[in-house]
Amino acid sequence: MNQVAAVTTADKTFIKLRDDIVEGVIPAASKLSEMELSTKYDVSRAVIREAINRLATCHLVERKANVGARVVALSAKGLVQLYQVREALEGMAARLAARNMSDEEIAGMQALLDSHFNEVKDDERYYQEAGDVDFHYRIVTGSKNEHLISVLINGLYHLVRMYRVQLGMAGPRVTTAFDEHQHIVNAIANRDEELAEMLMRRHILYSKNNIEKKLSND
Amino acid sequence: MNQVAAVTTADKTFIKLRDDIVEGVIPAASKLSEMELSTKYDVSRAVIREAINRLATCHLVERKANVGARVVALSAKGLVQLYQVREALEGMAARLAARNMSDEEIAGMQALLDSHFNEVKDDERYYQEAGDVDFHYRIVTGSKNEHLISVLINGLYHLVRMYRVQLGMAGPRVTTAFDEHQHIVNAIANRDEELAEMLMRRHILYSKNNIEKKLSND
DNA sequence: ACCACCTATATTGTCGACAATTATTGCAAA
DNA sequence: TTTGCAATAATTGTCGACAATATAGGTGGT
Repeated sequence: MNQVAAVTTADKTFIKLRDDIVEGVIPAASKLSEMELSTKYDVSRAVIREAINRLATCHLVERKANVGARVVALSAKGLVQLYQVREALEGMAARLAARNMSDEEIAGMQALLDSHFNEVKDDERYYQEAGDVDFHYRIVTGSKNEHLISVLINGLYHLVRMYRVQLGMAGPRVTTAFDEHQHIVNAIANRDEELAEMLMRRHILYSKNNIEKKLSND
Repeated sequence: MNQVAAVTTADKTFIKLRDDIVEGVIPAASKLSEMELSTKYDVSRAVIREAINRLATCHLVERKANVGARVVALSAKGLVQLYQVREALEGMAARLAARNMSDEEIAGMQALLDSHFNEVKDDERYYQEAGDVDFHYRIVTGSKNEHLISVLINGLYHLVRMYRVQLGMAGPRVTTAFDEHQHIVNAIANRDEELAEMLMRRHILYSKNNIEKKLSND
């Protein structure tokens, strides 16, 4: 997923740490010791500190002065708040995508959906993982709004993925979500900003409700 | 504006730098030399680096690996994109405020508006500066959503203020904005989420149009 | 037994020096 | 004169050591 090449060791360390946190290799709510990580990842404490600071801007860790940093704790409340922000930002992204995406970009997104349509039959799980991410990614970048792109792609999406991975999200919503995606693309193709935003907000709201239901069943 | 006490020197340096950037003491689009700032603010380069990193998370500076950091450039396009995000986030904040604010908090906000109403007559300028900030601040915190609070208060609002200060925003919209604020508070008091969000979005949209008009006149 | 205080330990914050990368200047060739 | 390359200067990235702060453990008093 198009990441700007990580040139500096702090970049690489940041990405390694981020992935390990998202995947749960570093447990949620655990304390991050700078010394310990420094030896474990074999870099100086300075780059660990910088990496931790960047993780904090992703809302993946929380840092307290003179105390240290902890990986965020996953909670139902946190999930709800996360999806509330997603609803607001991605709704606006869909609106702006309907305004700013080129016809070529829209065609490309439709092609993506078509190709996914086939894969859904073979392996439903696939769609939930990569397909959904791809779709939302294109909408957000299609908004052409730097703030939206930055906050969502470099920030919240990693936290979203962390919830998905660690709470084992992979539901029967696959085909339903596919239809919702198609309707959103249609609205964007028709340049219907109002509808695009509304459908995207409902899509995310449904998705949240689905996850909440799963949570209460465990 | 309730800021958590800055304990560490990196905190203080960050805040000094942030204010100097917002006020234009450090010009927009200018390059930030770590060495130079280190001598000028009389701290080590390490704390300057950390401060710059935090400024980057506020979207006040942009950093490139092995090249350095620059203060953001102010542009009409940037302003539009900023207000698009504000519209989305503060609209949601108003919705959640209508859901989550206590009756006492709402009463306090109404009292704030009342007190402002008197000051508006004496010094119209005051309201634009402090009053508007206070109002939006209360709505956002009233949403009780950590992500919204963090992104807006610690992030975008400083950029908003930077635009206001450096482009000399202080318009005849004062009393108009006051009425809009009152209507939003009414919607929140009535627990009308839908209306609260809609009014807040229109309020921000108007505000954006007003600023854009000012820009084109200069 | 419990609480307060003090000491010792461990962790984070800050600093200056060195390494790596980028920008600049000067020179030479077309 | 302009273009390309090379050496040099300047800036950022990384490191290990020291200082400041917070945590843990123990001691003494009530």
